[in-house]
Amino acid sequence: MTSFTEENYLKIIYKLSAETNSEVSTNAVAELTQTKAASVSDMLRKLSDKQLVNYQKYQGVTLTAEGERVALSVIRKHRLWEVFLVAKLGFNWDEVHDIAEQLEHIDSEELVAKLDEFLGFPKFDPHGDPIPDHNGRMPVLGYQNLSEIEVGKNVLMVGVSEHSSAFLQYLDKTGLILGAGITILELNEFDKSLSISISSGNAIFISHEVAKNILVIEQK
Amino acid sequence: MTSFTEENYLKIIYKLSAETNSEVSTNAVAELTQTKAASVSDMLRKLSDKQLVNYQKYQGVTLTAEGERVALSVIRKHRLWEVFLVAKLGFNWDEVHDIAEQLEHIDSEELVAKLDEFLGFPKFDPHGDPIPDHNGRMPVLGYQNLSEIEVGKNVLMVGVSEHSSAFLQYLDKTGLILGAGITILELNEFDKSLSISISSGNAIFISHEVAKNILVIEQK
DNA sequence: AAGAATTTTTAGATTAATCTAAAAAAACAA
DNA sequence: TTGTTTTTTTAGATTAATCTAAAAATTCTT
Repeated sequence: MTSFTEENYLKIIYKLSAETNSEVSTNAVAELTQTKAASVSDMLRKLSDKQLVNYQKYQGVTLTAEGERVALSVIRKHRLWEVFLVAKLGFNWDEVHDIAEQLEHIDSEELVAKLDEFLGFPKFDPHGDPIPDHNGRMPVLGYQNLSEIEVGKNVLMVGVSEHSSAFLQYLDKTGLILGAGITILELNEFDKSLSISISSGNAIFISHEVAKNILVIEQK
Repeated sequence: MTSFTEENYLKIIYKLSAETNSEVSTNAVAELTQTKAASVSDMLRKLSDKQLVNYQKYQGVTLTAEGERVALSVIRKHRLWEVFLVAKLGFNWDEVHDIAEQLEHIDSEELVAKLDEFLGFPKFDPHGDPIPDHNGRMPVLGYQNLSEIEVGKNVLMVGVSEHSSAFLQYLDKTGLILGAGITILELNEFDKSLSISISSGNAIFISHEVAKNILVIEQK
């Protein structure tokens, strides 16, 4: 059995691993779990004893196959519940993260299967993140950050990589919603900020920080 | 803030209080929480410090107004989630208890309000139990146990007071479902078992133990 | 490659929830 | 009403998850 707390560690190690494609540091985990490095060291030893992570002192941590299975199950539940909250209960996409953080730990395979069916087997959550299937398979998608796109290109906004309420509300306000077409008008060299036009009409100005957290695919 | 564990104690004290209309004993709580009396003593002192229960050593325990508010909120959530599981996800009534035990601790007032609306503001859960309103008001219903009804009377089955899967599956098998009309045909004096006929057609024989856990209202 | 800085681990506490065993209080019974 | 039984509480441990402070290992810098 994995506890609520253990599941959170596994989920965070999964996400950090996916970003860096290598071992995850104790400090990186401490930052995301909102705990101290000392607490993380203790937990890593424990998860290692349970064969959920590969861990050698001072060498960072990776998930074992079983650890990854648990992490993907938690992520699948989180994203399915987010779809439920937005599509069925009418929440906005900036309101669902904290509730899904709780719901992701509900333990019932039957429930997940029936929820998935009820939602029509969705492939993406309200932030554009792919939902792992029931075998824990996560589709690999060729998303790029808006910050990496060249001037003049047309792209389609398909996701965000930051889920804070503040960021999502900012996007709503500026008209940057999933499905929007974006054209890069101009790049300011000194701070990498961008002028862009959005398919809905307006041309706006966004910082590099914002552009880094918008996921897009190129339009031919 | 009340923990998962504290909420479970409050819920159980509420249920025992409602049954007996008086102070609840340490042992009674220990039985339902599946813990030892010593653990209950510790927790009662703690809940008392938090002003959630009235507790004097050796004198039993009752809920304070605030304790009752928390208990009713947990019960409201439990019953709303049960409606969701049966009405929306297609679970049978004997499968939802354990899942609802987990979902009842999800903490979000917005979520409860939106779920309630999504479900069409239901007044009863799938077992016929009334759902407290958002102010924590629980309707008082004139339910009787089937075991208290006189021979010859016609009644309507409106609830059950035992939610175990085994009991509910037995009811399904015998055709005893909510909304069924029941007529008492005969009472066996020595073991209080009953012969009844069910509106759906068949006449069956049930034990006193079963009759005690079926809630009915008299039909004029 | 040696010293400084950073990161990570260990040692030793703390808090919440639980337990067993023993003591204390209350209830029952003759 | 006094002794016995039952119930409840206290005392002292245990486990999970966390912390601070200090020690150890690694990495950076010149």
